[in-house]
Amino acid sequence: MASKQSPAKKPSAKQAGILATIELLKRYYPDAYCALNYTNPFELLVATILSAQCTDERVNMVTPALFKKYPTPKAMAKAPVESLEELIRSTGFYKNKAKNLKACATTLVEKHHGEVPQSLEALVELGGVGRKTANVVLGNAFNIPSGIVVDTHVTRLANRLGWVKTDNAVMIERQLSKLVPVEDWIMLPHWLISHGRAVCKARKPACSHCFLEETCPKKGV
DNA sequence: CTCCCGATAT
DNA sequence: ATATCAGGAG
Repeated sequence: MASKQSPAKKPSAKQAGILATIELLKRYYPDAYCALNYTNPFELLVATILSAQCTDERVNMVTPALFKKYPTPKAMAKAPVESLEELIRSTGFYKNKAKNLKACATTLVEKHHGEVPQSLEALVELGGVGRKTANVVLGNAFNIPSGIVVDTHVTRLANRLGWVKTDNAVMIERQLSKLVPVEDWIMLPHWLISHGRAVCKARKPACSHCFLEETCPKKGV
């Protein structure tokens, strides 16, 4: 099974630079992983919905009790929305999220036999699930490289590194998809997010000890 | 574009 | 006080 290397053309200088940077990230964060705790696709779906504008650490504080009380779509679909609100309140946006969780679980029961669907179109139709959440579930729970997850960290780093010049998530995903080989689609966000949390932070980036400082156009910020 | 919104760091 | 956190919907 020869790994298909160059598509047809030689990569541009820009793409070659990006691919080189990705190799560095891969080497630097070999153990990058999804920071949300889950034991099945449904739990990852719920955790990712809760992770909107909230740290993964905070989500991981509320999900054990949530999953204990409502372990399946069937159980969560029948949950009083006030009960869900109470369990997830500390993650913020709790009224929207509680309503979304109940609607999402209800749809899973009614249209998907209580299982998490494995297509982007079906996932996005669930309450509170957008393209980012859908790609997280497909990539991490099912190992399907449906698309590249574009979150706040990927948006920030892709711009700082000069890979893209837009904050539009759909455009970023489209552009990155053309630059990055599909075998890296699932891990790339993990590498970028690891680096975004540890070094290339939103508020106070630690450029002085960043291993990408040489080639980063934002060097010094 | 605005709104949803609590917890934490600076 | 303000910015930010693995966003999504109207």
